[in-house]
Amino acid sequence: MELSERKKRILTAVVEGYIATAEPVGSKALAQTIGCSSATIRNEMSELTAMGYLEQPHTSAGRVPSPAGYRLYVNELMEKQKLSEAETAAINEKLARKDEQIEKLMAEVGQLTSSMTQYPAYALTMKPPVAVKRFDFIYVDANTFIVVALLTDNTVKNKLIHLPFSVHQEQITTLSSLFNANFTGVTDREITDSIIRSTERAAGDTYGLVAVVASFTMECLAAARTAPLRVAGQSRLLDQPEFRDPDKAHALMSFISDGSHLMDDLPPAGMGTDGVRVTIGPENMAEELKDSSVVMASYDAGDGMRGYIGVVGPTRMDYSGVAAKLSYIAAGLSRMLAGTDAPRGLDNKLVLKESGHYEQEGREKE
Amino acid sequence: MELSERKKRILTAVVEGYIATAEPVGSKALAQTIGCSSATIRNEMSELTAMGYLEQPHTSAGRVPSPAGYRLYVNELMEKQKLSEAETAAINEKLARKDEQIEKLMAEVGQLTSSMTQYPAYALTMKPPVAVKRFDFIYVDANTFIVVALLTDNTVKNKLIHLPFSVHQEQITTLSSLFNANFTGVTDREITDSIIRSTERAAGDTYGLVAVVASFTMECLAAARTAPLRVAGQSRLLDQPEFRDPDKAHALMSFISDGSHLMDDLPPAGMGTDGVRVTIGPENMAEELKDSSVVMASYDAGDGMRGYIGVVGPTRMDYSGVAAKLSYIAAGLSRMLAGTDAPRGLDNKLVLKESGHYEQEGREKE
DNA sequence: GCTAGCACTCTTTCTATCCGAGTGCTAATT
DNA sequence: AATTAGCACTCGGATAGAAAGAGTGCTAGC
Repeated sequence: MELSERKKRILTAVVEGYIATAEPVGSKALAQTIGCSSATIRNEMSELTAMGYLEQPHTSAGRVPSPAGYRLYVNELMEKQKLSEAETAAINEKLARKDEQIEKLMAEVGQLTSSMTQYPAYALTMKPPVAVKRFDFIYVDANTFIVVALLTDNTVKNKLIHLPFSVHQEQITTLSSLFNANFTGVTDREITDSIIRSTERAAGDTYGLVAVVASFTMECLAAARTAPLRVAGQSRLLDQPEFRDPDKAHALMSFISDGSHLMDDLPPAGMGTDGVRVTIGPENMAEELKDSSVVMASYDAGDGMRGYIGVVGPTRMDYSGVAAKLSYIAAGLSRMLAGTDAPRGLDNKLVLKESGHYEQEGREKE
Repeated sequence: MELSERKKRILTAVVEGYIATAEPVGSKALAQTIGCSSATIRNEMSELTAMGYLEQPHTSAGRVPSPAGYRLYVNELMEKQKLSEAETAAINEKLARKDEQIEKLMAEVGQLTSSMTQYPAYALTMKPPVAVKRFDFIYVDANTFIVVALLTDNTVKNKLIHLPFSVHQEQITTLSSLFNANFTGVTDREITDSIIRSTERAAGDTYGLVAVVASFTMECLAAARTAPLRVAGQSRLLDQPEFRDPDKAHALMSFISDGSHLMDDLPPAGMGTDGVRVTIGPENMAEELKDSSVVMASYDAGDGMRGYIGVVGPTRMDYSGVAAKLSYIAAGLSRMLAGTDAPRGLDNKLVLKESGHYEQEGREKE
C-alpha cells in the first residue's frame, strides 16, 4: 500500500531529524516543516507507527524510525545528496595518486573512505582466479635460484629458493621449461597431484624440487585471488552516541576488526541502485550487526575484478551522505582501475553519472 | 633513601591490589597481608604518600600508586612472573610456524601479543639498510620486461615494466649489466642523481628507462628498511575500566591506530633489564600517552635487524605478567629469526635465559 | 613503635520529587 | 472528512537531599 504524500514527508523528516540529532523526534518539532499542526502530525505518526515504519522508545517520547522505516527511506524517500566541492576535491586529490603504486592506494582506500564518512570503513578487492603466464628461473648460485612467475593479471611473484644440495644451471633450465609447459594457464585448483608427479618424473627430480616450486605456485595463485581486507577508522565508532556504551562499542569493534566476518556478508546480494547497497540493522546476517547498518559500494577494478568499499555504523546513519560519498569514491576507483587497464568505453564523466548520479557540479555550501 | 622492608611490602601490595581491582586500596584491606594493624599501615601509607610513591584520589579514598610508585615497583619490587604451562604452550604453538612464511608470522605477532596480554599490542621490525645483490632482467615481450632484484637480506623484489615503445632483448641485457655494475652494493641513500645520469649516458638511454628502474630500486631499498608496524587488538582497550569513558578511549585509540606515533617513541632509550622496557604514564613523550603505560620488548631478528613488540595500556597495568609474556615471545622470536638465519652461538635455552629469566619450566597453575 | 578508637571527610548510592516533552483522545472548526 | 485546539495523562530524566560506607588522620593508650 502506497503512503500518502504527507506521510512520506513526515517519515522523511523523522528519519532525517533522528539521523541529525540522535534524539527521538516529536510532533511539535515537525509542525513547522510539514506545515500543519502537531495534532495532525500525531495522527499521522501514530498510523506510521501502526504500519511499522516508526517506533516509540516508550510512551511519550518522540518517534524513532524502525528498520522498515529506514528501508523505505533509503529505497524511495532519500534525496540523492550532492557532494560539496570541498568533498569532491578532497576525494579527487587522494585518488589522483593514480600514477603512484596502486597497491598503496588500495591500502589507503579504507582510510579515505573512513575519513570522508566519519564511520569505520573497510575496503577489499575481489579478484577472479589467475594463472601463471610464464615462469622464469634465475640461477643465483649452486644452491640458490629464484623463481619468478608472471601472472595473468600482470603481477609478478617471486621466491628465493635455497637448497641443501647443489644444482646445475641446466637442471634449472629444464625445470623452467617443464614448468612453463605444465603449470602455465592453470588456476590453483587445476593443479593436481598427478600434474606434479608427472612433472617430477619428467624432470627426474628426486629431491622434491618440483614440489617446492609447485607449492610456491599454488600459494601465489591462491594469494592473488584472496581478498586482502582492510579496516580503517574503527575508533570513529566511538563518536556515535549509540556506542557510548563501551560494551556495545567493544562488541562491534572486535567484530569489525576481524575482517573475515565482514566478508561473509558482503557479496551475496547484487548491488542496488547506483551500485550502493544498504543493509539495515536486522537485515544483516551477523548477529553482531543487528543493531548496525552497513553501506557498501562496489567498483570495477578492471579485468573482471570487483572491489568493495563500505562503512559500518549505527542504524541511525547518514545514509544519504554516506551513499553519495561511497558512490563517488567507487566511481573514481572504477575509472582509475578499469579505465587504465581495460577501458570500458566510458569516459570519466559517464562513469560518474552512471554509477551514482552524484555529479560533482553544483555548488551548494550548507 | 632506601625504603624500609615493610614500606616496600606495603607499596607492592598497593600496586598489585590496584592492578588487580582498579580500586584504590585501603589500609584495612592490607592489614592481613602485611601482618600489622590498619593504623600502622595508615601511618606508613601516609609517609609513602609524602615521598611521592602513592596518591590519594581524594581524602578518604584508598591509595593509588603514583607514576613514581609504579616505577619503583617495576624496577625493584616486582616479582618476575613465570608463565604457566598453558601460556608457554600457547605461545610456542603460535611460534612453531617457523617453517611457514616468516612474513605471515610477523604479521601475526601483534595478534599473538595482544591476545596473550589482553592489551592492544603492536609489533614492528626494524631492518638495517640493505642493498641489491644482483639484478636480473627478464624480457617478456617487445614492450614488457621484469626487473628482479635480489637484496642483501635475501628477499627478492620485482616489478613488471610496461613500455610505450619497444625494446630489443639486447637493450635489456645491456641495462642488466649496467645496473649490476652501478646499482649493486649501494643503499638507497647512496644512489645519487649522478650515478643515474652516468648510467643513462652509458646506456644511451633517451627514454628514461634507467630512471624508471632506478626509482624502482630505491623504492625497494627504502621499503625493505622501513618498518611495517602492525597494531592489533585495539578494542581490548575498552576492557579496561579506565577507558570506559568513551572520550578517553577514543583519544588513545586513534593515537594508537596510527602506528607512526608509536614508532617515534620507541627506539630512543636502550632496553632495560631483560630486554623489556617499561614506560610509565608521564614518562612517555607523547601527550596522548601521559596516562598510559607502554611495555616493550625487543628481539633479534638476525642480521643486525632489531624487532620490537609492545603493548599499550593504562598505568595500572599488569607489568609483571606483561613483561613476562613479552619477554618470552621476544625470546622465541629471537631464537627463530636469529637462530635460523644467523646463529648467534646461543642455543634456545640460553637465549631464553639470557633475555628474560622467564624459563618455561616450573608448573605453577594459578 | 604499634594499636585501638573516634571524629571527620568525601564519594557513592538511593529515594523521592519535580519537571517537561510528548502522546492520545475528544470536541470544536473548517 | 480532514484538521486543529485543548487537555489529561504518562513516563523518563534531572535534581536534591539523605543515608550509607569506606577510609583517613589524629589522639591516647598499650
